[in-house]
Amino acid sequence: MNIIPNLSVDCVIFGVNSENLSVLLVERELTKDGEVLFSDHTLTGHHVIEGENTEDAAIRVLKSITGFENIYLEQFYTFSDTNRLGGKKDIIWRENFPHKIAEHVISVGYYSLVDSTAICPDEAHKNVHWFPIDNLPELGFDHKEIIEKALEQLRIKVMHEPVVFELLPEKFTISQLQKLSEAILGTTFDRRNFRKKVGQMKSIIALDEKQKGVAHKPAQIYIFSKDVYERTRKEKLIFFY
Amino acid sequence: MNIIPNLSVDCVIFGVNSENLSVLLVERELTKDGEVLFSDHTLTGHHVIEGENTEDAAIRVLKSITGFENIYLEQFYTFSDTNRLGGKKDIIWRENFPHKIAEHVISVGYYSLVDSTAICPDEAHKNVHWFPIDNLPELGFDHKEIIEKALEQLRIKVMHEPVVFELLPEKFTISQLQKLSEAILGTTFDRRNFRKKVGQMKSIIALDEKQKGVAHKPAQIYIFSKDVYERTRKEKLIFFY
DNA sequence: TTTGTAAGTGTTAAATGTACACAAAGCCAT
DNA sequence: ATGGCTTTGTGTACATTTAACACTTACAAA
Repeated sequence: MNIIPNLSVDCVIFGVNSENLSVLLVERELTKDGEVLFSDHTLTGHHVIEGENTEDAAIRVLKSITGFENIYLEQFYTFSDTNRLGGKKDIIWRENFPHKIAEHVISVGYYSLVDSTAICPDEAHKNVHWFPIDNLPELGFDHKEIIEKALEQLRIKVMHEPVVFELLPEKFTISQLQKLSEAILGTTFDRRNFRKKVGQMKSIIALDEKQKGVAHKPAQIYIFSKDVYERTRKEKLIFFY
Repeated sequence: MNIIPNLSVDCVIFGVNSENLSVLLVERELTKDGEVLFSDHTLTGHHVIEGENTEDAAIRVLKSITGFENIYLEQFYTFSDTNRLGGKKDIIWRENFPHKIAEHVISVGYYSLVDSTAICPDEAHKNVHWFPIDNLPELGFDHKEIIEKALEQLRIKVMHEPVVFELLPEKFTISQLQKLSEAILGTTFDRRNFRKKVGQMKSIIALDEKQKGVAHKPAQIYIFSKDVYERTRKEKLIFFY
């Protein structure tokens, strides 16, 4: 169970709810003689272990933070600058925590999508918190760059592949689908036009079922059929303009 | 100048001309006592050198094969399966050429685009040849998978970023633009509609100049202005439907 | 019964996509 | 110089898609 000294993964864990898109970050603090030398935030990451591929490493990291194992995960870029751990702060950090890591560590970036309401980073991880994507704190290492790249790739992916459904419950309403899409893409859609387009997608199927116990007109329930989606030769996700 | 034993780059060198899209591959042959044990083809790749990032490694590989240094280059995926060098043939290969490489090598994939008519892989590299993308020979290691991923990513990229112009001469005709696009994307476009759309793009500018010495009506010359393209907040590449 | 809240529904005008055919300009061969 | 060959350049009509927009309905809670 030795780590590979020059190879790590960094996970950009995107949390989505019906209002916004956020990222899970770890607070990193360096104290000396009780005094806080500095603090900032970093992504969750870890070195790859011998005999493990990078995807398994990412799954391992995700599980250790969230407790879940079946999280939507996508590799998006590999960061290999020779001085990517070389910020002023980071040098101090590395001097205090030398571990067994190499000078030049390359990191394979993965992003994942989770329902941010389903994950309460508390118990084991007191210093782990959600930060809205448009209001990030100061970030360590090259993690700002990594998050930006991840977001860019996530949005491209979401527009072309049915990844929103990874995040929705099996049975959902069109409003849920719309709000989630809006949160991820950072846009808004016209409600009526959105529904019209969803109605044209064969892979989004209305059930004979309605919402219950809501204080307004109950919404129709839908499911997404991956089967139909694939049989239709991956129909265009027309509800994104 | 030591290599990093567990880290390599593989370059998918796409060659384009006005007719087709092809890939540059190296023939790999294992002989024993004058007898050919097997032969197949692989991508061009190399281990990363200490003090070098993966992009520099890819540039180095490209230069060693093509002689050029300023080639359009894009990282697209990192391959890290623990048994990615583990095909039957590859095990035999590794037994015969153990070098100093690790058991588990991860490889960062880059693709590049070159004018296949400008590069004649002959002199130094007798066993390097172009293969049309839809008629590839048998491939070693996991290089089939790598090429497929590269092609997928290339096509997505080409549709959204002005990479075709990396390949065109500074002054080009609309036909050239169209044929190149068609070759890369593997589709065809209606000639008139294509021209109509190009005409709408502010970043594609007609010069006061015509083709000369051609055995037909000479075509108007155009240039692509990256400046205008960026000032227009990256106008949509509307000539791809 | 009233109030608040989100769901559900259609039309129109503008823009864009798609399909399609003939004349013009130059070179070459005769 | 003429005719043949090749590629350029051009416009219209129809179909489809986008974009903007407001009122009624169903339910729960007060």
